[in-house]
Amino acid sequence: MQRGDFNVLPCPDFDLAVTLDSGQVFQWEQHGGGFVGTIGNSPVYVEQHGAELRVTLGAAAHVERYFALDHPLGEICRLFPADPTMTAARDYCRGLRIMRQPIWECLASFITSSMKQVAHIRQMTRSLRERFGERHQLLGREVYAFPSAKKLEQASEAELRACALGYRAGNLLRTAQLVRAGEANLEAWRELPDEELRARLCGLPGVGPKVANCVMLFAYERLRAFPIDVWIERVLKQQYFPRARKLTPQRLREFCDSYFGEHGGYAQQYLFHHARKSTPRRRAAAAKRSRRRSAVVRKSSLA
DNA sequence: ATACAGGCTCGCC
DNA sequence: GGCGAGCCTGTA
Repeated sequence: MQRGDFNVLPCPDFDLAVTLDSGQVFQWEQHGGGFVGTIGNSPVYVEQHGAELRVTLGAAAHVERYFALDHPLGEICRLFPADPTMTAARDYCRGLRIMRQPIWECLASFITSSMKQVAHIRQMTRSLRERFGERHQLLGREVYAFPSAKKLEQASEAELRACALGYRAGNLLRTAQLVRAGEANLEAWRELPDEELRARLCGLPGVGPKVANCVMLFAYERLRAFPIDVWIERVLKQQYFPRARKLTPQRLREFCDSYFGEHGGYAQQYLFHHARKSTPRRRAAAAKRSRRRSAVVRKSSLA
């Protein structure tokens, strides 16, 4: 591939591979030395060489916005709380950026995410793209845009279930209907303050606080939004409340919002990625088993 | 093989 | 208004 076939743009403080592997987006696939995917309806190839990106001709502006290359990452990281846990995560995740995803695509993807691991989410959303999305050719490959709400609304629940969505199919379908009908005007919701936006999102089928916070963070640029999932909960309890006997979800929530502050979402993503990538699977599984064992022990000693 | 995942919802108390 | 079970499917 000739250099002239690409647009080149600078990307200081950015690590493309880490960002794409951090659990905020599920579509990008490796191709050659880079990745293929779509930004909105445009097929895009992007590869990183040090502090510059080479991208499909004409896509530079989209890429810059999508990957939030304008976020002042150095400053954001400097403002993290200066504790050992946060510092380790910051050093581990250098170049990880919170992206700006199209709202519907992000919302729909996270509706499918409940009780699923990243690999599953990738499969389900790829299946949705391949069956319902617009097809493009790029570098001899086929890439598919994420299907619009209108397109998904026309599907039957059975067709969505065929994408391995299980019980999530009904939620996705009903949310697509609300979006299509304009009852949920996702673009207009950009104007809402955080609390109201969260409330609106939580009013959609299949959307609770965790999913709502993901969508706020990854699509609505609400960098305070702090999704709490089982990984983050584990990290927070171990690192910040090692001896708390009972810590209610509400107290944990209050701690996150006040302690991590303005860029809490970034802090969350760094803690999350660090925990997920630096905890060997076997160790995580072993920890789980031992927790279960001790739960059994507690129960039997109660009886 | 068989629990169990990066949750949400509804029904029960 | 808090708590727990059930939901589908792929994976370890």
